[in-house]
Amino acid sequence: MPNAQSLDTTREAESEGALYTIDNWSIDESLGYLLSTVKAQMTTAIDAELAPLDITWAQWATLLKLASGKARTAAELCRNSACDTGSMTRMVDRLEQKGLVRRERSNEDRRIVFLHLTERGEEIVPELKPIAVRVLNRFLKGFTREELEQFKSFARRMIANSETN
Amino acid sequence: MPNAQSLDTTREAESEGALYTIDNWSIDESLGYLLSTVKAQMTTAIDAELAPLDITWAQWATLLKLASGKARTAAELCRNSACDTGSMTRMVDRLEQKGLVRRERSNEDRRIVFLHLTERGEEIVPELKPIAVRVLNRFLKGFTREELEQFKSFARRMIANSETN
DNA sequence: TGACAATAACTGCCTAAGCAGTATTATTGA
DNA sequence: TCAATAATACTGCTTAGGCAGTTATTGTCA
Repeated sequence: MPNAQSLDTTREAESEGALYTIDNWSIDESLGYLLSTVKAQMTTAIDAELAPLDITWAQWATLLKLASGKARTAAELCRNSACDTGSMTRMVDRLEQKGLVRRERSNEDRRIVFLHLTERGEEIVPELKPIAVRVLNRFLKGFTREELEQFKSFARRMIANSETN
Repeated sequence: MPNAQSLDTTREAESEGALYTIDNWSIDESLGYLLSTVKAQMTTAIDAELAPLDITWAQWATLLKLASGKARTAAELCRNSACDTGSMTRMVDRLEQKGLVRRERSNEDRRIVFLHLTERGEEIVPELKPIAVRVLNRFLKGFTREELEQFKSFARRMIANSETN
């Protein structure tokens, strides 16, 4: 396995030149570090805007996915965002405790627990999208539409590379 | 404050058009979601490569920063990566417990605790860089140098936007 | 000098994510 | 049919980060 990777790196270096080498890589200037920083800053910014609603950015994302109808159970939420099911159980616990979500065991398949927004949940969902839009636009000040599209395409290519390995 | 933000968004919309609006934004396709996914995948990939060394990606990043000499104390590590000092105290606890780092109270300024790599720490540091390089190159397969530079420049612009707000 | 502010490290409390393992239920295949 | 497999939700354990507050030490300035 380490051999296969070394060979691959070598081949890459021979064919078109590896982008990063041991000599030119430094943690402060690496793409991983930059993306990590951006993500942390966006999280903090969204958390700050969510403070009046008393929810966190992770809860915000979960509520939005439930509200969009793209996920109706914990397992679907996990497949949707490639997260751990154990984490999701506890995330639902917190949302349930805050009175935003309620669990409902399925009758057709007793393994499944459907998740529904409560009245209070439905109430705050409309406030969530504008927060995302406001924060994103602030972070993207000065970007053109073409730049944004290219940025997203870069990210999608990295995600695709990850999945083929 | 919400007024200022609304006005700003409006101004942006008038001048060149806000990139995201409530209508065209969806969590699955938003830049925040994509970057979050990329970051999570890189973390997981680095963690997998670090398993034989019995350290995590966060510990890996901390050790690299200490080894580079860019940070010599917990406070410097925090300024370097904009993290919480409380978290860093516990990170150093774990590294100390693993025998990779040792604390040394300064004599000139008794508030300061210098961090030093132990022998074992120095031993594994040379193995850390190749892991970063290997993982990054795998994620960047198919990228040209120009694309990588543009990607990094996009990230830096977002970070700069965050800091001016 | 002496009160006040700033800095460094730390603690307690919380959210969050990952990994491993378990119980229940449903599906599949010999 | 029934044993093996898969899927769902869950629990315990760990790392990690953020926020608020504390203590000890140093720097500042009236």
